[in-house]
Amino acid sequence: MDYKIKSRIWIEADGDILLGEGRVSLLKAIDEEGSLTKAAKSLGMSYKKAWSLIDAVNKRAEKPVTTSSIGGKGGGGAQLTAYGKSLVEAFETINENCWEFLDEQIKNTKLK
Amino acid sequence: MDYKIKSRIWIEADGDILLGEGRVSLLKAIDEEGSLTKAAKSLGMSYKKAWSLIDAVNKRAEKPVTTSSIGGKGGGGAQLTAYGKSLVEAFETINENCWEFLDEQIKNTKLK
DNA sequence: TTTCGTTATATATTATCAAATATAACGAAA
DNA sequence: TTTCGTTATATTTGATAATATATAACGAAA
Repeated sequence: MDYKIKSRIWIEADGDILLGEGRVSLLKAIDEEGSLTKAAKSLGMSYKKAWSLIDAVNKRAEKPVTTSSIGGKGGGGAQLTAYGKSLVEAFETINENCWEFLDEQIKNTKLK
Repeated sequence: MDYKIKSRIWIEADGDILLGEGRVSLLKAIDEEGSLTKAAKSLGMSYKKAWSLIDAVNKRAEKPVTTSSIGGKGGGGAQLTAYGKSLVEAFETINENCWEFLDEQIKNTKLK
């Protein structure tokens, strides 16, 4: 069989999306760049979209996922909290496990 | 934890989507209705979209997934092939297994 | 108190996708 | 040979999402 199986997973809170692959990429970029502007730029994403995503994440998460400051040296910045880091890590682990699981599933599938 | 994990799976052939949840729903509706027009209507989908989806499925699958006839008694119709039925069944089985797997994964996840 | 790069926000424009509409071709049966 | 409901296809319209642009607020440091 020449078919491949793919998947996307996401985490919901109260029926709204909390975290998906795009948001996780953005959170990782924030962790690396220390700034939402730079993180957005590094992903080729508009600042507005990045800000909206992070706003939604923080509103729905049980604890703050990022912190930010305006003004001062460097103009301000954004950082991942420890909780945010553990969320990102959990998401990526489950995602990879899911890929493995699905590869196994399709390998054991027989079609007519 | 009050988070829920969701997923979507799909099958690709040569990098193009062969089958996802929407296409499987449509295939099942065709099997029930015996007609693409009626199947589309039952799902609140335009005929054009339904036709495009089925066309893509048949072009990418290794064997025909549906058959159709134009004209004649009843104007014609569309049916699922045996191969199509086995594809639908395989997809749904793997999808349900995936849900179970992910529920188990998130249950065993500890966040800070 | 001026400069700087950032966060935060609103508005307008553009691009993309979905839906609606129209029409030809078809073949069995009356 | 006319009718019927379907498949098959193109074109137009409308809705939605993404992008671009603009601007205020902020606070440390020079």
